[in-house]
Amino acid sequence: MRAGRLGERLAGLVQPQRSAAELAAASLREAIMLGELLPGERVAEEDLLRPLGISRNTLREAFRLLAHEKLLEHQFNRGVFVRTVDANDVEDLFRVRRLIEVPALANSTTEDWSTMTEAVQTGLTAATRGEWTEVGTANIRFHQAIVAAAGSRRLDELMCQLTAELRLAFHGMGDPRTFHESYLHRNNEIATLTANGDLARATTLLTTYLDDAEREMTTAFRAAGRGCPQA
Amino acid sequence: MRAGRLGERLAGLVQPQRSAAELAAASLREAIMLGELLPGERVAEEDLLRPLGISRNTLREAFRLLAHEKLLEHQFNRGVFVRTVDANDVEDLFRVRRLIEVPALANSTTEDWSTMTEAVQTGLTAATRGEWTEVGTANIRFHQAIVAAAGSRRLDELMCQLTAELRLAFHGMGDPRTFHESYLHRNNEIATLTANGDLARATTLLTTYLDDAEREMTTAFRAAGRGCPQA
DNA sequence: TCTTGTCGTATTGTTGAACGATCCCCACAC
DNA sequence: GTGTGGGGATCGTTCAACAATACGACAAGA
Repeated sequence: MRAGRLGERLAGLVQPQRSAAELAAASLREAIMLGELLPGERVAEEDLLRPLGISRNTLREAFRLLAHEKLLEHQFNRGVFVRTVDANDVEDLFRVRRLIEVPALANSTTEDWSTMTEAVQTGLTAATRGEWTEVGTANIRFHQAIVAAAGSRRLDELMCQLTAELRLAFHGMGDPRTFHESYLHRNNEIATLTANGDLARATTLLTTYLDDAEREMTTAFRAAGRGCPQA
Repeated sequence: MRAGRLGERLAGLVQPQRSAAELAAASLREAIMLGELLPGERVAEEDLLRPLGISRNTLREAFRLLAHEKLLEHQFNRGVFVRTVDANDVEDLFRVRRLIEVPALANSTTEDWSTMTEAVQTGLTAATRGEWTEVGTANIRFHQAIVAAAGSRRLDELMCQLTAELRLAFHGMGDPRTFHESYLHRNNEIATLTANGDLARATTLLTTYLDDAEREMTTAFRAAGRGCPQA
């Protein structure tokens, strides 16, 4: 019995052994997120075998992992490409966000909003230092905290994937400052309202936030001629 | 331009070329859904190379595909196992369903409820013939139609995965008749209410439906001693 | 009896090379 | 300009091999 309790206590500590493919996928994920690999760019197998130091099969495995995360796009017999997010995707992403985040916040039973308020604070301090990518990640963490209030593992996973796509979409936007800056204080408002238990006003604010953010992104995309593939 | 329009017209018809791994995954998916591979059962690579007639790498690729669908569970250096769904999973699944289906139905803008009513009808006729697995799939299609009302590709994908897990959970239930039969007329009620535009009553009915179904499943699981792994 | 250490075996993880299949590009004929 | 091959590059798949790991059995010690 003692071993059982010990194992239970350590269950959260042990990190599962990661395969070579997962490690390679982590490298590629980083490269995509940092913009070293641009959307639409072709990612040839041959070019990555050396830099990553893995075999072709393992690399293909890594490709598959990232394709599942919608960071890469796999075309049969043609290879993999960095995913391009168009205006339609942005529209769909925000449609899902509205449908997930708002009810998650409205029906939340949690009392612990520490991660949410922390995300807001790191965002604010990062803004004063002008670290706008940091502001972006803080913003994402804020919204992940909202979804986390639902207390569902699967929903957290979904949100994780959505935010990865959103990050990809950010690359299509212009100046990150003008984009992120305007939402900083709105996040703060939402966070304080939720912490005070005023979920009704918090959810309405969240809704308008999502509407505005979507409008800004889709107009920016359409202006940049990235409306939709066959338009 | 002509090619573009033609491609657009045929876009729905052409089925993308499927790799050997995807075909193998389809076979395995079928076997899991039909219960030929039982939850928790180990699925050794060696045992499937011959029957599927593919190489080891391709088989491992198929494993990964199914692992991503949460039908298989991959344990490093130990192999893959048919996924076991416990009471905690059921709880989480229904938590997500509540948060997705109810708002999807409440905020639906669709006027076309044909797929939903069709699903209900096929369920009813299948019940008269005693084809209970068919009733189960019709039930699933009904709820997928609810989510489809949100009009989001990503949400449809999520729902598809959730239902796959639910199907897996059904294996843990006893008599499919007593389980599915009671929900047939409730689906019908919800469908008629939505078709008549009374979304308010439809959503309340859907909520109680989900509550009851969850209670029934979790109690059945706990009674069968499949509460949760380390309890 | 229970725990711990050791070892052999089976299975998985990863590699590298090979071959057929498919796509893309380009020269060529009409 | 349009259609038709061909060649090269890349991908899909297979195969064989070796390394790394887990599992079961068995023995030694408390």
